[in-house]
Amino acid sequence: MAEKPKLLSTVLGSEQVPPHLARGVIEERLRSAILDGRLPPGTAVRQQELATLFGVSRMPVREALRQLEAQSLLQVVMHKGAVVAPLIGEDAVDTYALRVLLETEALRQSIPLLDADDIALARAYIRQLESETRHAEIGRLNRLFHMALYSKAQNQKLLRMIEIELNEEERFLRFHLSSMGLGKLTQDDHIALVDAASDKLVDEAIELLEEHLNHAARTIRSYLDRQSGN
Amino acid sequence: MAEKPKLLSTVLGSEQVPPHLARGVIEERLRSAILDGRLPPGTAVRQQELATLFGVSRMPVREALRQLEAQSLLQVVMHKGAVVAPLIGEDAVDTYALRVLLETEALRQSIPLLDADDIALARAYIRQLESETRHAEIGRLNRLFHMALYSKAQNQKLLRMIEIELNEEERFLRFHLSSMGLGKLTQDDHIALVDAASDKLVDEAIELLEEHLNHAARTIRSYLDRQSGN
DNA sequence: AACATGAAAATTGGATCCAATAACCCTAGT
DNA sequence: ACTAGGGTTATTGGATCCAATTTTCATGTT
Repeated sequence: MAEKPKLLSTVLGSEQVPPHLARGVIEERLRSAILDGRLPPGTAVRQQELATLFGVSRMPVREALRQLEAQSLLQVVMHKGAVVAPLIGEDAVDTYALRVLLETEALRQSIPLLDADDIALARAYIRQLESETRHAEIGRLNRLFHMALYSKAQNQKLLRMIEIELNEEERFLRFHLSSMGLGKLTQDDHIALVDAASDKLVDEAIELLEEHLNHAARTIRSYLDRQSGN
Repeated sequence: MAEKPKLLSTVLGSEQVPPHLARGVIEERLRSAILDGRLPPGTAVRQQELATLFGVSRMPVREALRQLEAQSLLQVVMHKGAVVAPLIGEDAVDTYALRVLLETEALRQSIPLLDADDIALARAYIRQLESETRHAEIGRLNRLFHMALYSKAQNQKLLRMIEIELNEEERFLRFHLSSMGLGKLTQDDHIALVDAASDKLVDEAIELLEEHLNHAARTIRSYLDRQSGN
């Protein structure tokens, strides 16, 4: 497959930033570029390249890379460089099992407190998903839809954890949506889910969500098996 | 209250480490010192102090501090320094609610797979807890006991998450055990728990664990309320 | 005596320089 | 022609130096 080695300046801006803000800015730019897929897994990130791009020394770049490594978005190897971390792989099954646990609980807490605005917002995301074809946007809308349903959960720590996992999934979908059949399929699940939430049918909604996530897990699983099998 | 500003060299070793290992060593030393409480929350950590202590420049120290900040063990403020992060506080309720969710699931997965050795190990920890008076050791044994019961859970990601939370609790107990009555209390819970696990009574064990954690949450909660109230 | 103002010291962050190491290429030998 | 070896180059990590900012302390004024 022909991987075109696109320049970093095309995927990140190239504005000159004041030095004392450099670390934060660079970190944020890189993070979002990695999360939304503009920097695919495996991409090598050079310190000097980023430094000249933002018009600073390598120092703030180093720090930013270390921060991202700590969040396991990058893997830094001595004298070799930083590469964008691989996507969900071996632990896909664990990840989705965990998500079922976390997200059903969030749903349980949230549904009774959801108001008409929340439901309307969720339905709006579904509507946008209907006509959306860009993968990055589909991933984003999917995340926003789910978070809209969980948004009223009381446990903030739980919500933060869920958001991390949804970001992971978004990143994964960004790359593999096309190659794995999935597409319209989930829309029915989404509609049923928001309907149940709207009617405050907690148990039914939980059951739907569980089914929805297990289905996704199975799809990804068989997709990954098929890939490594070939 | 009289806080004696003990020297860093007393809580960390003072061996000279080869420069190319400095970052990792320093990070590890600091992490364990923070986790097991030798560095109490609020302690200010100076870059130069660590640097001279280990006989290296400030560079590897900086990086180590950043790593620890990313794990939220430190809070670094511009031109002011790094202070050891505060313990469980506002989010204690969220934390324990989350732990109930995570740990009951781990227990559900683990119990059917526990063998005689696992049970024996758990009982050994209980026995050591009987005669132990040092808080740090009590916290450690408590963590090891719980992990022993969860150890056979299939979901590795779940286990990693639980271990993080248990480390947090260990750190908290290290400081507040004495001032909050708690002590022998949990031993009965522990014994009942391991008995249920030994008899493969999953639902009963889960119920016991839930009660155990909720009790701990209530204790900590009232302790914190009492503290801030005064 | 108390407070405000200012200067000095302490401390962190960035820039530049040097060392160590790994990747790469080119050449020579089979 | 292909492989092995060595040397050059690229790249990261640490050390040192400088800039920016905050804190602290002292001094003067009210």
